[in-house]
Amino acid sequence: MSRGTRIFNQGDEGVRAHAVIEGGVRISQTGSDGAQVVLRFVGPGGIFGTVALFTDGRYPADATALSDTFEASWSEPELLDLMERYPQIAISTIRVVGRRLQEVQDRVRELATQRVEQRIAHALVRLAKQFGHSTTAGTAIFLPLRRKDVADISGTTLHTASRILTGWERAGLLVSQRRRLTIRDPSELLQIAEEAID
Amino acid sequence: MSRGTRIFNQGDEGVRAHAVIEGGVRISQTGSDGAQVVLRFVGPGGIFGTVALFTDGRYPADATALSDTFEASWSEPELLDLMERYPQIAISTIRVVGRRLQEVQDRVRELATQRVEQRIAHALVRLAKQFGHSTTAGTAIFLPLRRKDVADISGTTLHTASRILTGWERAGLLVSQRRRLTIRDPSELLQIAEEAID
DNA sequence: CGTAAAGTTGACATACGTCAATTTCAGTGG
DNA sequence: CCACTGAAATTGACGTATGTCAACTTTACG
Repeated sequence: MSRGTRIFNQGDEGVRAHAVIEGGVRISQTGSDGAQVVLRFVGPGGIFGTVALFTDGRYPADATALSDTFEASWSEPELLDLMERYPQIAISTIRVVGRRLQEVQDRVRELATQRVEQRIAHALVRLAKQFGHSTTAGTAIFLPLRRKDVADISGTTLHTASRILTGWERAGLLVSQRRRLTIRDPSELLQIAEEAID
Repeated sequence: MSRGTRIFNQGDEGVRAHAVIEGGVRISQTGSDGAQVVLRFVGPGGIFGTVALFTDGRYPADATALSDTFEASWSEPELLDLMERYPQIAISTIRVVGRRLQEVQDRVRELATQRVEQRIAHALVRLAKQFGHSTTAGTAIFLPLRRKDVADISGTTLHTASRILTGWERAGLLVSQRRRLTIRDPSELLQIAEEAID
């Protein structure tokens, strides 16, 4: 599956549960007014599209391949059957979904109470934790992220995201090359993220 | 349980699953900086605190009684045992949590892309759907909501919320009495909520 | 009936979005 | 391998929605 391919679209039926084997996927949502937010990124080993199986049977978001990607998927009956026979699978799914719910709730609080700079910092720290691997230059996030992606995951415009990221690059906090971000020191970003508003 | 009582606090251990029998509960979250958001309100028949059982065993939010409230609760072993024996309970829990996840994701999109006025309108429409009952004056929301509650669920300040609600009251869109809101016509609010930004 | 909580309202400050013009980059085809 | 072309990114100027601060009024409840 090549870069930019839509794996599924918001509203599609025939929902399946997916897992990323290799590459990366962007899960985003588009409102009736066309405004877009990125809900999350999924890397190797991550699952997506699972929740829709248990709600209305339509995907609530779009999934797009960020780079060349391999993925596997299961149909609803396969998964339900598995859960009936092995309740632990269902229980661990609740765990996964529950954790995600808490993450999204944290984002709601951030969006409601923090400034853009802090939200971007938080987003990068989270991405570094999830997708980062250490290099001599710092923690590299191996997903290809456009400014627009960073903006959409932080709830801002690509202009503001661009200004802030360029500022950080000038200050030596990170390096941005060919859509790959390398964070010199995540704890510096964390400090920005936690800064009081006053 | 009388008005204002804390049912549990963010970070508390000894998590139990709760259900509201009578009254109303506000689920809110406080950030390290003291800023607050309301995640949702729970009315009779609603359950809360369930997700924490499956994640880290600590409540991720505060629960406060909005009015005099009766509630029931179950311990973790009781619920897990039930789910082991009746997988359908686990599966339907995924359904409930999944729906909530989608709602929170919608709010993320709203916070990221809409103006305060639209967000408040949406919040009221949702509350009317969930907690409203028809009266001659319109749809009455039977939960006691302070301006601060409306603000915290819409991601704004009580000042801005006050201005907007007072404006709507002047325009005859709603009546606000003793912390009870009555919406003359929800579709008018929906129209405000859907207004393009342009 | 008094006191504290809740709500209103005005003046002002600012973070951020919008608009628009350029520049840089990345991938394709010759 | 290089030129070409559309996508991505940068940057400045400017407007405004919304937060902040502060004073005041109204309401709720012991």
